[in-house]
Amino acid sequence: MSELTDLEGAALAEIHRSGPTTSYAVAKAFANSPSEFWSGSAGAVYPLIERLRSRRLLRATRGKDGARVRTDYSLTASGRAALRAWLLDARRAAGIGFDPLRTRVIHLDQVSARQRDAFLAQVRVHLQQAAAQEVWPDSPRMQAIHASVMAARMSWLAAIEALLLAGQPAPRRAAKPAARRADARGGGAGGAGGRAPRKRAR
Amino acid sequence: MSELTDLEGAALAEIHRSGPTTSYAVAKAFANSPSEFWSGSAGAVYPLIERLRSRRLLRATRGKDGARVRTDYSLTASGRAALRAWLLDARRAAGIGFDPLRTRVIHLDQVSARQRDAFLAQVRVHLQQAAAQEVWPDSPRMQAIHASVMAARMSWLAAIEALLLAGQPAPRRAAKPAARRADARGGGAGGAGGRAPRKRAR
DNA sequence: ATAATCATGTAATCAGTTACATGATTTT
DNA sequence: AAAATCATGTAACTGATTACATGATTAT
Repeated sequence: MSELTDLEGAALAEIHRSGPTTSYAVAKAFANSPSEFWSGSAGAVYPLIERLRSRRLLRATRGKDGARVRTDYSLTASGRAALRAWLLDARRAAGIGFDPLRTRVIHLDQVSARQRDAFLAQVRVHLQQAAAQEVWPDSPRMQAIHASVMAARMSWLAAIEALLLAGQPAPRRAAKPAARRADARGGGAGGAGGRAPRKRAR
Repeated sequence: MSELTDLEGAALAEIHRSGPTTSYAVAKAFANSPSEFWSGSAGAVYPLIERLRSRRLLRATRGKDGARVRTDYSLTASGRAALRAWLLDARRAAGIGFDPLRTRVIHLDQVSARQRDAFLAQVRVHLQQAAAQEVWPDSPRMQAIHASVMAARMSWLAAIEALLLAGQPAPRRAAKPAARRADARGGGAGGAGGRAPRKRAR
C-alpha cells in the first residue's frame, strides 16, 4: 500500500501505455529515454517488475514464442489505481528533483567569470544538440514534450546568464555605460539587485 | 582519480564556499536545500566526507570547542582541481537529471483531460508557493537563482499546458470562446503541431 | 529543567549500478 | 557464419535511506 517510487510509477506507466509487455521492453524504454538518470539495466528492472507483481499491481502471463519463453505484464485494477495516484501526485511533481545544471550553477561563483562564461556557452551547445535530437521518432507527442523541456532549459540558461552578469564586479577597463536595462524577462528572477562584493574564486 | 559523483561535487563546493567546516554543517546545507533529492542524512554525508578525505581531496583538522570535538575540512589542491573539473563539466551539466514533473507529464495522456488539468493546476500552485519561499535568506544570489529556477518551471508548465491542449480531441459541448490569449512566454515550445488522435485512457 | 541544536558516528536496509551468463531468434 | 537483438535472470558492489546512539552546548 505504500507509495510508489518514481521508477516504479514510471514503469507502471510504461506498461500501461504499451499493453502487455515484457520486462525487457520496459528496460529498453528506460535505456532509450533521453534522461540519463535511469540506466534501464536488467539488474534494476527485473527485480522491480517482480516487486510490483508480488504487490499485485501487475499481473503476469507466461507465454511462449516458439521455443522462447516470455512473461508479459499488465496492470491489475490496483495497479491502475496506484499508477493514477503516483501520476497525479502534484506535490511530488512540483519538487525540484535532481538537476545537474542547477547544482552547478549554484556554485558558479567559485570560478572566474571567464571560466563561467565558457562553461555556460558549452552547456548551451549541448542543450541545442539535445533539443534537436529525435528521441521518440514514433511518438510525436513525447517528442514535442522533449523539445519543450529542452527549450525551457535553454531559456532558463539565458535567464541565468543575465542574472550572473548583473551580479558581476563590474568589468575593469573602459566601462561603457553598461545599459542597466529593466530586465524584460517573463519569469522575473525576484529580488537580488546586483550588490554584494563577489569572492574571486580561483 | 575517477570522476566525482554529483553529491561529492556538491559537497566539495559547499566546503569550498564556507571555509573549513564540519560534516555536520555540510549535511545541514543539503538538508536545508530546496531540492528534496538529497536528504542530507548523517548516514550519507559522514562516509562521503571520509571518502573524499581518504582520496586526499579534503584535509581534516581536528579541533576542540570546549569539551566538544569537531573535525573541520577544507579542500586540498587536488580537491580544488577536482571541484573545478566537476563544476565545469558541461556535458554532465546539460543532462536532464531527474525531473518528477517531466516523468509524469510524459504519461499524462493516460488520464482524462479533467484529471490532467486539475493536476497541472495543482502543480502550478505548489510551484508558486515554492517560488515565494525564502530558502536562502542569507544569500541573495542563491535565492535569486532559486527564484529563476521556479520561474522557469512555471513557464515550462504553461508551455506544456498549451501543448497538451493543442493535442486534444476538441471539447464536446457549448464551447464558450475560451479566451485563447496570446501566450507571452519567452521559451517557445518548439514544433509539434497538434494533430494525432488521442487515446482516451482509463 | 527542558528542549533544541551542534557534532559524530554506526547498523540495517534498500534500490540502484555494472558485469556476467545463457540461450533463442533475426539481421547482415 | 557472425553479429545484433530478444529475453530472462543473477552476483558483487556501491551509495543512498531511515533510524538509532551518544554526548556537549545553547536557548527557552
